[in-house]
Amino acid sequence: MSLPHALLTALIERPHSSGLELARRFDKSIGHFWQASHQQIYRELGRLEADGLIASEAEAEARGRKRNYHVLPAGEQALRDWLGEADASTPLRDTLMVKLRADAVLGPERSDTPALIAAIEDRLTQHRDKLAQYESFAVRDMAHPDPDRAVRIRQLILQAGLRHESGWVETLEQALERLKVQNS
Amino acid sequence: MSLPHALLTALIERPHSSGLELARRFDKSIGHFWQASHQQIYRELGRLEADGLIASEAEAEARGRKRNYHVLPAGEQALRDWLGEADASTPLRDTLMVKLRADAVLGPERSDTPALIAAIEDRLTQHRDKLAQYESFAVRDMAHPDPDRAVRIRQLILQAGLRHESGWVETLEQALERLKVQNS
DNA sequence: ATTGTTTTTGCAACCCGTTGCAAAACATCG
DNA sequence: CGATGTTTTGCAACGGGTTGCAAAAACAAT
Repeated sequence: MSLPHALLTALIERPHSSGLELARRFDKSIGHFWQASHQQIYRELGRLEADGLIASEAEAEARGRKRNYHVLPAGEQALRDWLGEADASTPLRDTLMVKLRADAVLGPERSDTPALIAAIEDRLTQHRDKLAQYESFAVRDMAHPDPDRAVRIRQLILQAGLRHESGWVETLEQALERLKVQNS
Repeated sequence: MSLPHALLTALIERPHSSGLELARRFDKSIGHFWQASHQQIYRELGRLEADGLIASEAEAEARGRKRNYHVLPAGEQALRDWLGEADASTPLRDTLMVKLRADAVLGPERSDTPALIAAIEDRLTQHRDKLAQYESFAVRDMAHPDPDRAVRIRQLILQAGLRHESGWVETLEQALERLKVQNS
């Protein structure tokens, strides 16, 4: 349940953003570790406003029905309170692990291993792409001469992403290796 | 959407299991990478039976209204078909990353960093515990003399879990390190 | 015998994420 | 001007995951 807090964060970072602007920025920054569709974002902005955590004004001289939002003091307070709440660790939850287990249980004869290998290779390229993307971010971000606190935190988040993706690449490469040995 | 397939897998591995038995086994094996509550499991067993992928018989001489399920040929086929389907990579999705970003955006004065540090330390112990648990599994599992295909796959899954948890431990330790340096 | 406890199953409601679609306001171009 | 497209907002419906609660059936206790 972090979408509201992610939105508050994005709105403090750049006040007077509209729903669509937030959706676009989600895709490029926060979205790397917390995804949200524009429908979700509109719904949540409505709730945050109803709860008195943000406020908005309609912008004239704009297309559609553009509304610009900003965070109220109560919203900032809510965000600060939330920082201290403990949350349960995200458990590993991945369909590929289920597939591997299914393959093991079905056994080499009854399972369709070539198809599984194709599925794994597909996932592998996805993670390699993401990894390459993060690495290109890293070239920009890590070369900071005298990073302040905010920059150091961004670097930290990026490294978490790098570790995550390279971990998957490693796991999947190992899986392919082992599945292709077809004895017993 | 892997719960039905996880259940098929568990039922092929050990046929004539009841809903509760499956729920208990989920907690101990498949649950490490695909969690499900007993309510979910009962609901899904009902659907699988309605779809003709599994069948069940009521067991007399048992408490409650125990039913034992087994997989039908159509169920095994559905599982095999599913193995080849490509699935999208699980994107990183974690509240702590959101919190770190929120802290960075609020800045060292406005944010409540000590509370955040406490939250991170809490998470850190969770991941350390999980890691220790996996390591104890590894002692049993990796010491296999001549592992067959099924065992090799189990080892693979376990290593993925180990990588996942130790990755988080590393990330969180680094986060604490950086957050405790309070310049600028 | 009745009262409670345990096992097993399951319903109902809610929240979040997803998908499909549409309305409002403006822009553009023939 | 009218038709068509674009931007921005948003609704409706569905499905999975979560929580709370309860019914059915056997067993235990006093």
